[in-house]
Amino acid sequence: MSKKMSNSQISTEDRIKEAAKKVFLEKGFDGTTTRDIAKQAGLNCALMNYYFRSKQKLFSSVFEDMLILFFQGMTNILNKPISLKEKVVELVNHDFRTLVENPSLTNFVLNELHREPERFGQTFNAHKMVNEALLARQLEEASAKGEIRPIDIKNFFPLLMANIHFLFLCKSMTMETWNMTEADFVRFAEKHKDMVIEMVTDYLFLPQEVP
Amino acid sequence: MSKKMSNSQISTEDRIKEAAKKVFLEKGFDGTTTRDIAKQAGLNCALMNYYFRSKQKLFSSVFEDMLILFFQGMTNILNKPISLKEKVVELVNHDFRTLVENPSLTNFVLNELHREPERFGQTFNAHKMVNEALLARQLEEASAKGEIRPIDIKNFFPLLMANIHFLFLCKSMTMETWNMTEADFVRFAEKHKDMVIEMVTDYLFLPQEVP
DNA sequence: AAGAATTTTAATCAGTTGTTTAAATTTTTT
DNA sequence: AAAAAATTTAAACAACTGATTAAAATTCTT
Repeated sequence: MSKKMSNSQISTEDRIKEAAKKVFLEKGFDGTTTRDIAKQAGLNCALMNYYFRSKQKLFSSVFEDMLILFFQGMTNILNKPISLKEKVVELVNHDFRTLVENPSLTNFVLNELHREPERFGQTFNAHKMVNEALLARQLEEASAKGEIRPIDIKNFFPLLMANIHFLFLCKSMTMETWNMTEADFVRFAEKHKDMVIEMVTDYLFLPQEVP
Repeated sequence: MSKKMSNSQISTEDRIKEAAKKVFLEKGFDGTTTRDIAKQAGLNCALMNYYFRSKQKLFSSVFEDMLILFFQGMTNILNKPISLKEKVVELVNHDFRTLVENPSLTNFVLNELHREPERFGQTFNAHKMVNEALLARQLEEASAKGEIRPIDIKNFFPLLMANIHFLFLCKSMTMETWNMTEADFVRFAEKHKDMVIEMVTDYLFLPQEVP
């Protein structure tokens, strides 16, 4: 099981994983058959087990990647040495772009976590992606200085994520309801995103006194 | 196939549907087997087909109910002859209570709609639950009077629903992350709900001039 | 180029799935 | 109470699923 892949030639292992990612994201673990994946990858169904041993193992591999993608914004941006307001704006914009590129990411991750909640701790703790202590301190300091409303870090996360992620969870419903094309939806989502940024920052950041 | 049920005796059909609701909500259509449902209902697996003809038909029956439950708040409250602010507050509170009672409702409905987006139009249009014209006019009037920010009805719905529903979509993740009990989570969610009501109304409703 | 190691394939297996059948049981009608 | 209708059951079916096997094809090593 060694890598034979020469330059710029995509390996069979990667082809299988790409196919698996595509099918799993669309149909979920339970709705996906190993034959679906093999067909999508354009190869024999036994090859999947040759490289990944089982459907479970292949799924776990894909799921880990998707969980990291899901939390990439929090990881990279909330740990940055920038102001709170910058963090809020950057994170919402980052998640928006990620979800435009991967519209079913949220549904996939949250649904699979609903099926097997243990998976979260297993993968996430292993990467311990957000430095909670740092962010919690920043929230406390800003609140002490009267820059923001006092807010628990527990409430901070969903406040940032809910509005954007929910939009893409309802994507098909929204498009059907308002007869939107793909482009229509992205425009609508972008407008909504800007509205949300304004609403959240207006709420969170208090007007500063000018001495 | 007539109803034999006497007083206060739950019919077999209802027992099957209750069992199906429980299992489908937890595992989804793909993750559920007919034998799961039969076992949960405590009866033979062939009886399910005697009453509902197929897994699909039974699922459709459950799904319709859940879609109605999902949109009950919008249906009942947004059509009421009350002020916009009252509608916002009532709707968020209503959805919160519904989700405390049915924590996996959102995940179930959105995930099944993601699997088969056509289902939405089929069931929802048949009930045409929200009088869009009425609400749209109310939004326009309030905006013309300077009571609220100008807002498209398309943006109004997700603004009301996203924060509460997302909270329950992340329930297992949140509880695991912050080591919460069931009661802890409900307290947390309630606090978050109040915060969201404040944020949304603060954003939506403009301060009125006193003459 | 020959042999060894790796990769890919077709065929198959054992278990599960949704559904059906035919018989047994219960309820309703006469 | 007997006959008819409705309900419930155990058993089985055919299709599908994840996985394995053993052989074929390819690549690597010498």
